[in-house]
Amino acid sequence: MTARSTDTKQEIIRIGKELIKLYGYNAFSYADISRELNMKNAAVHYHFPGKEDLLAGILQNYINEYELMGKQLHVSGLPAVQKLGKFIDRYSHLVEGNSICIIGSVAADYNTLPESVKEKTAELIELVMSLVEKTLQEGKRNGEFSFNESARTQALLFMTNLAAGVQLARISGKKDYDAIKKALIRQLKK
Amino acid sequence: MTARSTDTKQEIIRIGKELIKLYGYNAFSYADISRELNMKNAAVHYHFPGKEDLLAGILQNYINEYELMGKQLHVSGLPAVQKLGKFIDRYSHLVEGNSICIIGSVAADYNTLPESVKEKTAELIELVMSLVEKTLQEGKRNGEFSFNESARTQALLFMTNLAAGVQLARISGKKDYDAIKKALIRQLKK
DNA sequence: ACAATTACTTACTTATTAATAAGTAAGTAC
DNA sequence: GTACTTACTTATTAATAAGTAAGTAATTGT
Repeated sequence: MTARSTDTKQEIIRIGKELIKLYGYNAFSYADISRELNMKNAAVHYHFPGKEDLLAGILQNYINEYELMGKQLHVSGLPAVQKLGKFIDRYSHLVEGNSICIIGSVAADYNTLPESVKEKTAELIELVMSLVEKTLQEGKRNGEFSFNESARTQALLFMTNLAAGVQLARISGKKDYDAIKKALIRQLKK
Repeated sequence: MTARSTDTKQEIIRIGKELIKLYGYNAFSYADISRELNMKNAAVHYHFPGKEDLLAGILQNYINEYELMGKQLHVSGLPAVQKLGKFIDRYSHLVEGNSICIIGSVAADYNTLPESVKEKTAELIELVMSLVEKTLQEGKRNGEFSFNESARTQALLFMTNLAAGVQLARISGKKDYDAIKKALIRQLKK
């Protein structure tokens, strides 16, 4: 059965990403994944010996995704406001799926995680932050945006609004998230 | 052994609050609590039959705490900026203790929780938001603050910056949290 | 003084978890 | 065509989880 094999590892990561955003790292099991893929518990362990290996794979997948996104945005030639819109769209999509962002999910379980994945989480955050910071900087330079904080601080404010916004939406409904979203776009345009 | 009995329930809640902010609802056990209080697993079940009862108790404790805080702030006569500072101080204290706020913690595990506690979480959030909103409104009226959004939206932006800021601090260190904190205070003062 | 209640402990069950050892069928390398 | 690898399944383990039934010592009410 080599036929499906190439896909299986990616399929496990795909399901894992969904589960971690829906329920959190400590609340999903190998059984949840194997059930979804119609295979046995041990098959998941074959691809990812320990749960921390799976989490590392999931985090790496997000790193790859954001690196690709960064490159695509760079060659897109889009105005900065629309580049930033791509980040907002990602978070809005999470709200629709009753999910929270990977970073918020991992942050909540952070003190229960092994060191190896802690470092990978920091790497992912730094990547996302640098992309947003770069976009804000660009928008300020070409007159699309206006803000007084450093680009780094402005990026922090932007991302924390979004990340906690989706968490809030899960509990209080998406009205509050939509208010945050609108305010973010409005505030940046001078 | 009735002597310690009156305290035990509150002690369980006290430990539970610490554990949920450190590790999350799904990552602490009755054994963690009973060990800390030098008693048996079953003793915790005596006070809180199910884990959802314990979570409800913890959430109610926070509701009581914030209601008390609201009254104290009201009679304090403090300037709005200092009232708001009390909220910031709470979150800064979380950062020192390597913890995240109860709302962020519960939000991450939200899809694994029973309905009863979901409603209580919404109640807690609404309480905190209304207190912050009121303080912002007051500060705007007396000229301490200046903002263009509605007080409700401004409160949302403020609290999401704080809540996700402490989550970020856990992973990236408190430099980023401090930058957020400074920016928040600076932005409100016109 | 007796009964009931409180606050537990002892001892257990049931379920689920991550993980592993051993086996197998099919494909690949040479 | 034999050795080896890949991608699993079967079957099991040790640990831990929440939860419970039954018993007990101390306190309280009457």
